[in-house]
Amino acid sequence: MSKHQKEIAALKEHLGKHQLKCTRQRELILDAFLKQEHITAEEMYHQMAKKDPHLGLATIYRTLNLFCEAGLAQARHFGTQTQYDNVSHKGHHDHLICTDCGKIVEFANCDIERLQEEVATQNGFTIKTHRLELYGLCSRCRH
Amino acid sequence: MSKHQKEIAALKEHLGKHQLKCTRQRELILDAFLKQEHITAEEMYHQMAKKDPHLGLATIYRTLNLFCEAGLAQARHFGTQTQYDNVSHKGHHDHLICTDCGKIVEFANCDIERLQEEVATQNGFTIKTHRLELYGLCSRCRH
DNA sequence: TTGAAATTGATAAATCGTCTCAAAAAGAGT
DNA sequence: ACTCTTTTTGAGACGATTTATCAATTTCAA
Repeated sequence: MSKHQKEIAALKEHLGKHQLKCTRQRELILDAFLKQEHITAEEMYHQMAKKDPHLGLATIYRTLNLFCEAGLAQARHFGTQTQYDNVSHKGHHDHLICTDCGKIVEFANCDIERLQEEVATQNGFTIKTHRLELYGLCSRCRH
Repeated sequence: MSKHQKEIAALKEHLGKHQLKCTRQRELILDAFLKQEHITAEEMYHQMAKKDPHLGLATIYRTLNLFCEAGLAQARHFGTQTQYDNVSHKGHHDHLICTDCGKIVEFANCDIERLQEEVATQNGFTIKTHRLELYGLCSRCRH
């Protein structure tokens, strides 16, 4: 039995509620998606080519967008591409980025996350994910 | 006399350091940019059309990217487009984004900014700008 | 099994941003 | 101001990513 019962059930519920059908392609893509923390449509396309060489890129896009609507995925625009984040993966880190040498430091800060929740609540939002990037100079580049 | 002396000087310094030239177009675009909190290239293009109907879209993109390199602007991918944030408008570039309907709420939170500074200091960084985006569902889409 | 409705795959089209290149402008030296 | 070199511009071609189109196929409830 799969270890992703909850997500599979969530998708089936969404399908049922919207008169959508449970297709072989959707099951295949969901299966692959749940093993990732995040993935692009193109990456998914190449990955799926092994299991089903005829699965089209348009179907990948449609299905990943469906996952977003079902609350399983979260689209994030990153550079020129769109990343589809697996919402069930909670592990989260933020980034400090040196604009001079490109150095990247990861960090996590509970206080900031708590304040984020507070701001969201004040505005009637329920946060699913976030992105925080701090740009500046690292100690070495500050001269 | 302009009230954006500091930013104008910053750009001129960047131009000087990189053997770049101070053109009429760059001055026009900078003038318009500094009046905004954030703008897309397309928006800027239409706005500039009144002042100079022959100013090309490519020049807008090139110039906004130049502002990023000079530290005056900060590019942010937002939906399908790129927003260029005016860095001199501090404390106003955070966003709550509804992943369902696309609604965007801007907010500022001093406590979060203070904690960001703290994290940066702990890691030896000096922050110039930041990007914070909270993704989730707005009150209307949660139901 | 049947048939309406949804889905698919292939590809055309749209969107956004960058690249190309000849002509124009900037700016340093004279 | 004139000259010369370098940079910039404008216009459109181009490339990458994503969505729309549509005939053929699949799903699923009756």
